[in-house]
Amino acid sequence: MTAPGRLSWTDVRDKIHSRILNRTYAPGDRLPRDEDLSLELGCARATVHRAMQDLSQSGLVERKRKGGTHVRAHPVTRATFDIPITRREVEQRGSRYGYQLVSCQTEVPPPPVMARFGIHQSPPMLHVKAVHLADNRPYIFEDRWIDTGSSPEILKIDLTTQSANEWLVLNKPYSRVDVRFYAVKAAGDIARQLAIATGEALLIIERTTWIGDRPITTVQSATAPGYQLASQG
Amino acid sequence: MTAPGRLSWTDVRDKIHSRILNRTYAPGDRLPRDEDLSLELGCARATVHRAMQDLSQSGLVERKRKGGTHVRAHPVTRATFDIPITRREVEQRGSRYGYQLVSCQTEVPPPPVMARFGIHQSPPMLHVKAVHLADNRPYIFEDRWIDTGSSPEILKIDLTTQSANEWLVLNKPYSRVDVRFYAVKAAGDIARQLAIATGEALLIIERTTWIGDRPITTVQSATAPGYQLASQG
DNA sequence: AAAATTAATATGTAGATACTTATTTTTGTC
DNA sequence: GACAAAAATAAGTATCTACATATTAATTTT
Repeated sequence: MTAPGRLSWTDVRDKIHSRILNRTYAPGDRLPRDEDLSLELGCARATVHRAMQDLSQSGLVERKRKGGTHVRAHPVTRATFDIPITRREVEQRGSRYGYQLVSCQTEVPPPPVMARFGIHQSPPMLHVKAVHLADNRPYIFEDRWIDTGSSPEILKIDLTTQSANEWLVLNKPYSRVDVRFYAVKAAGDIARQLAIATGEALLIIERTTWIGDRPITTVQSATAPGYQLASQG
Repeated sequence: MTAPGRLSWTDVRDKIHSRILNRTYAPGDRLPRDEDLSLELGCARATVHRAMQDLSQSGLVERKRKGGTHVRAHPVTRATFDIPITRREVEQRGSRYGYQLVSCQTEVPPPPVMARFGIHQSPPMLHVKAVHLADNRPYIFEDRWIDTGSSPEILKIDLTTQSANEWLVLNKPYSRVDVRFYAVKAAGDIARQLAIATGEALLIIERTTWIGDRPITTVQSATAPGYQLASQG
């Protein structure tokens, strides 16, 4: 990895990490100052800093100016999830992708939808329902609201041929996103469009995006039965 | 943030980010070299590097040696989730935490459980079922397998008073974790222990941890109806 | 023409130095 | 003793320099 005898920041990170694992530094403990560690390990402070940055990012330690570095007293499991464009997700599974628009109309979003955006009133938004197919079988049913104020171009898109999911992801980068997961019993539109029995348990992926503090879109994606979402690396 | 006139790495990051937002750099595009950017913006290459590191981490760009930096052609929504100890989660909601052991026995894990660990055969493991309560109401039912090879100490713990969840998180740091989410219909143990009707849709959080490549524990946490998991920041 | 070697290149890393900033601790004053 | 000002501290940031490393591109060899 590096010149012999020289410690890389990953070496330092792993060293500190293993000290946390073996309780040399226990939960809640304060770690030595970066500089002392660099002296002890025989590397530059910048190297310790880089290592600490990584440990901090992964939730193992907490750092504060003057306060020093502490092992998290209440460890958390931190996991990262990548949610790709649905078309790509289907294709990467080796399936043929299909898409079908179910409905599309402009209406005032109901309070629960406004709540997702963190607003209490709203002009009408574009309400789009669509099904994504994998090998001709329903894969995800999405129920989406789009703020035509921040995305007026969407009104010119032919949503019968191009999915709002794809257009938005490619054309409307966001500055903030909220993702949440929960489970629901299939019913109504969801059961009908996914072609499954009422009462099936489904994983819902709910995503809301903003640009600055302006809403862009919020979507409830109902996944087909058996769908699993796995963390990255 | 920084001395006047001087660009901080967050400034640089935001600048590049906004250029991605406004399509100066479009999906798939190659960005200028770090050095050229540093020249253009009037800062050190290290500052651009730090900014790029962050953009890369958040999934906006991809960097490769010699290959340069590219805006991700297929954008993904990247979200981070923190899963705390259940007791702490309950207490932070302002509820009173309770815990009840349901069963605890040593047995050979069935193939699906071995599969979670990525192994094909296994000695007997400790199989623990328990309910976490919030204000005396079932909150999470966990069905857990613990490798007594890597955690022999667990056999001395009185699991009727202390939850395996808590003991493991505090005493058995892991080097790798796999987290996945899916939905199931409540049935059998899950319905009984959560005291809900069969057929309810529940979110399952499945977590498997290793130390090095040795299994530590795998757990299916069945959350009470209505449970939501939200992304961080 | 195909394969192997070599050169060029952009990011990655390590080290040193100097300064900044948030936060705590100490000190001094009322 | 309470409160405010000053000092001390530890991480954070910015810059420079030098070299490492992975990849692509160019060149030579077979």
